[in-house]
Amino acid sequence: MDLEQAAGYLRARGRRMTVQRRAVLQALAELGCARGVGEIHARARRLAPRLGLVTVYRTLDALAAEGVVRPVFLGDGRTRYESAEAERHHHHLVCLGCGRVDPFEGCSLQRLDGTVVGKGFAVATHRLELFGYCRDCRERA
Amino acid sequence: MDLEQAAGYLRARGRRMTVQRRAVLQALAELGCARGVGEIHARARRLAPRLGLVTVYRTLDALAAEGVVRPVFLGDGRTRYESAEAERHHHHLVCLGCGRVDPFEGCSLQRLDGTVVGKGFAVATHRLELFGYCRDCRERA
DNA sequence: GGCTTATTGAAAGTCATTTTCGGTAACTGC
DNA sequence: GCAGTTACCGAAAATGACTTTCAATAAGCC
Repeated sequence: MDLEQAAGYLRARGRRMTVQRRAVLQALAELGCARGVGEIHARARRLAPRLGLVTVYRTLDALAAEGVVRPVFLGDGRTRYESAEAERHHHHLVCLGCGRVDPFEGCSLQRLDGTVVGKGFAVATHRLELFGYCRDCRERA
Repeated sequence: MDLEQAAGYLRARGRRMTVQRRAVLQALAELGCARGVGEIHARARRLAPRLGLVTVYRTLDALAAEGVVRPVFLGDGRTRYESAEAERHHHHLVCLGCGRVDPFEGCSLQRLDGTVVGKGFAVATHRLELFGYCRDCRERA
């Protein structure tokens, strides 16, 4: 999703496209998947040096509400975000050695979304993360 | 896993079985899957009224390290726990309407654990949660 | 029963995230 | 273009889950 498209999504709901939001979107596009708020803030500051951390939080929240970005939870108490982009449905490979996060696209669970499982539970979406060790960490051991 | 078994796990590592830990384990056994620390604390206090919240945190942490309990992360910034019990491998159905959490046992991803996927990533374990609406919430709508 | 030391409870401290509030700048209507 | 409305911004303070500190206590070992 490019900036103009994102701006359209926002304006359609009475929201505004500001230099700060542009900077955050640009940072997300450059950084790749599942990045922490601090990292996004640091990167976005290249484009908007006075950008405050609070604004990054608010911006990511607003963009997530519009479906422009997606939050990722890995269980360490920090929320990461990634562009909701044209990218395909994917999950994450989380290295327990170095903390690195890479996308993983072989998900066989999409077929569950939209179906009813168990005792009448209608699945809307799912979250899956794979934990293990990346090649580098294994070679290093 | 019963109390004696859990006590054995602890003693084998130089740890001790205290009334507080007994209370926490009992609370977990009574409560079912994926319960918050506050809820566990409240329940355990029935058996040990002076039990402090801090001790519950520490106890759950220690028991998780011994594999007696398992942490569950649902992305709301709170850690839940459940007994690691003889229970089978399962995941969770999280209702977006009422917040209720139920176990879900139809997981086809166990075959991934222990294999190598993508660019040399060795999968150790995985985490999966399904989000949607339970029967009650759907009937209510 | 006495000893060693893991464990406990209360208070204080972290850290990610949210709220508050006075000031600023996008969009709207002219 | 220009003014007005109000969404948005930044900084400081607040929140909430969780952790650390430290003196007192009690498991497990003899």
